[in-house]
Amino acid sequence: MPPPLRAEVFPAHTPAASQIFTTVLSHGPLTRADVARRAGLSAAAVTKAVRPLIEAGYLVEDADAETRPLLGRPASLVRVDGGRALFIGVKITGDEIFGVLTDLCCRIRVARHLPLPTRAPKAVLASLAELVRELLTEADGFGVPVLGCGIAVAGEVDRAQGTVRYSPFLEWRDVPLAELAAMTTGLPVTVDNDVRALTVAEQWFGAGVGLSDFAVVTVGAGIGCGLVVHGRVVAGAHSVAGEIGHITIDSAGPPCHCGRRGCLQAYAGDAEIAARVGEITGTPITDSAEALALAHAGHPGAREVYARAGEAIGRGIATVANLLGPERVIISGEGLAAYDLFAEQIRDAFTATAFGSAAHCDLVTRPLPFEEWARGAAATAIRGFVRADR
Amino acid sequence: MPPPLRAEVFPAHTPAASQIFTTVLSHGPLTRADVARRAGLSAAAVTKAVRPLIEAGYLVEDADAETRPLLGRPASLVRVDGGRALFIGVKITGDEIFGVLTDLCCRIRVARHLPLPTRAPKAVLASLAELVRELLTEADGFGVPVLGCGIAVAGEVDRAQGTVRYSPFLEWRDVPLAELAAMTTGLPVTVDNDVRALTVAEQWFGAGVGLSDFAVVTVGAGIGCGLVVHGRVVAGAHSVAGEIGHITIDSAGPPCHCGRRGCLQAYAGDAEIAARVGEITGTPITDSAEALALAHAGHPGAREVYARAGEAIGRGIATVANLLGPERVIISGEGLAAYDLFAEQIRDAFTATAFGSAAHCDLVTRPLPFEEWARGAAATAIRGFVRADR
DNA sequence: GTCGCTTATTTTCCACTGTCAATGAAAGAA
DNA sequence: TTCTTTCATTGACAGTGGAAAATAAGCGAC
Repeated sequence: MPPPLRAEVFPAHTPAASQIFTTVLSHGPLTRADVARRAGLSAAAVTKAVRPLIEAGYLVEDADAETRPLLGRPASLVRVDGGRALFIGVKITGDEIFGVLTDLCCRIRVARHLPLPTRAPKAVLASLAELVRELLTEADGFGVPVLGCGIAVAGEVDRAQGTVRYSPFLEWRDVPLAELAAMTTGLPVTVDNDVRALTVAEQWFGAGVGLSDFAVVTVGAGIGCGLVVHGRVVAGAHSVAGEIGHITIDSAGPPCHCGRRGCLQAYAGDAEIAARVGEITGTPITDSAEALALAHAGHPGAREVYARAGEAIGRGIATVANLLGPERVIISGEGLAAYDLFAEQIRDAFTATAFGSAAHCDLVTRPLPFEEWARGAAATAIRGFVRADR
Repeated sequence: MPPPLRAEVFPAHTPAASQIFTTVLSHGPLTRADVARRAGLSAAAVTKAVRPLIEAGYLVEDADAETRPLLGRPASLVRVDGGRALFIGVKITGDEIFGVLTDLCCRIRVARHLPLPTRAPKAVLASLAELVRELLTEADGFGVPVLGCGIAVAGEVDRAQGTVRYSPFLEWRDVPLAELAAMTTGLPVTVDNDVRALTVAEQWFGAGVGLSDFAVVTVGAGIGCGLVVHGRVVAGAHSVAGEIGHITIDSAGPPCHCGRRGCLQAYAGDAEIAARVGEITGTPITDSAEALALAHAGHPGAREVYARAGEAIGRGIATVANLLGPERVIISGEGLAAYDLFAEQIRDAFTATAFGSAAHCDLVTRPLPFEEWARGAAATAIRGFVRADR
């Protein structure tokens, strides 16, 4: 069965038009002249590309807010009409699925989640269908179409094929998720790895805007890494890239579930931190919030565990910076709740371990509410729509 | 003073023409139809792009060697005429400079080297000028022009600017080498980092041909890494990338000159291996050849040192593979003389440390005679010529 | 108020690229 | 000999995006 046809086709049939739209999308309202400068095109090209996009409603002219240059004719601003279309983003974890409805600017309009009773693809598909149905119902209220659905899954995902090659949490192997989900939802579906999806969101809508080389490091249950090199998200030849959690920090360190010792994961994974804090304080600890509370309460042992975690993260980031020389590393993830506990160690370890100019790389942090993962999935759907031709 | 004008301009003014030429250059003699298929262009485009290149002598039709397809009209092969032009490649180390004269296919025709009395930029420039003069004299015998000179230097090099930002071996900072060398040699000059230059050579003429994502790891005095992602050599935002020598293997390991312990360099650098072998065998060892001889003679302690080095290298490679998911890693460098001593450990450690599909990455080794470094520099010069417009 | 200056945007060509479809070439097969 | 198949070439052509000129719209000087 062929995948559902897209309800609408994005009217940007040339690379230049795509680029112009993306420029406006990422850099907020801009004058046509600015767009031309940023995109390295002529003003004429911008005028021509913008017209059909305005006619189709994807771009609008901000009549009210004109910018007055110091001299010369006032310019009119062009911006993306976020309300023109909606997208759905879904993040599937081992026991829940999170969904968001976003607009074309990837702003979250509605967020929902459902528990996942079992992990069999069929059951997950059913939950996914239900979640999407709910979101589509919500979408009705906006009176604009939902143009795509992005799904983010941890593990090895082949974006081009739309298949989940291997997902440890779901215990899936070679599930053609895009095809299946397209059939059950009736929407065009993009499937991607969760960290890469987040990276796409940062690249178009976040702290990676305008950068051609940056990395996203997520700290939480696992330590993940998304990379953008030469302006493109790195997918790797075997749909695996950004595996950073098992960089060795200290081969005499704590054992890691991967079978070796002293991996970054063993220092900075949520569960590992909690376990370690439990060990050191002698308190039975069941979840990372408790560990965090103990550390925030000033327990020196607990604080030490977080400090060690920060050091490990800093070293991991330095490894990435040394290898790729990104302009910026965006640190994010649920683990950032503990940021005050290890910020200093991250920076110190990074500075100590980054070589030469790699140390000039800019470290920024971004809080990451959990729905952000689903928003990342929506960003991949938006990208899929805007670049449908490629 | 403006840099010297190029004696010739490469007659490929469109991206398609460049791409077609590079395809023929890398994939040897091809039929036009094959070129079209590989480059994803129409046959008509190939015919049109090839004509001026043949007229200018860069491509030739192999009249003798026709290929007979099973059916249909025999095809004529097109190949690059290596003898059409010459290039110079120079590698500058702390105490010597190596130069090669290559043809357009980057085959070495002449190799020369000179000692470097001092490291001051002025003195190095003088030696460089002399070496280039010698090579130009040799070039006269071929009756074709020398169209460019590539220079490779270890350290932080800004290729676009043509400046050496920082070279630890030369003790240089911010030397505008391309400009200076262009003035003294009268040739168009490209300057690049040595490992990146080697990576360019592999990409166009070696084991990286046709791959869009691969890595080159060099083992020798230092451990280096060149990366190709999305079909382009990674330069990093701060002209530094591929720093792999100080990945931590074991934080309780031997001290490294960088001030930390257990870096890859501390296990697998030439000098470090030699020192370690000396320590363990109680023999005073002054250079790595002696250490190698001891190990080859079967001294168990020495063999163990090499085994440890191999393990460290394998882990370093796995880190790269996990992070970037390359299709292939090319292991090269002078240190490969000891390959038989650590090949097994490299593979084993790689397999043990690579996650999931990253382990499918292909490991190949390439012997690296020292002049190969200079050949890499020549490859950057060839690239500079072929892509002069971009 | 008009003129001249500046910058933004649009319009009007226009060069150029690469594709399409038709044609010619050169085998081997029937 | 004719047909089939694949390679190569040609000429027409549809887009692309740029250059330059024209138009728009403020500001300040007069």
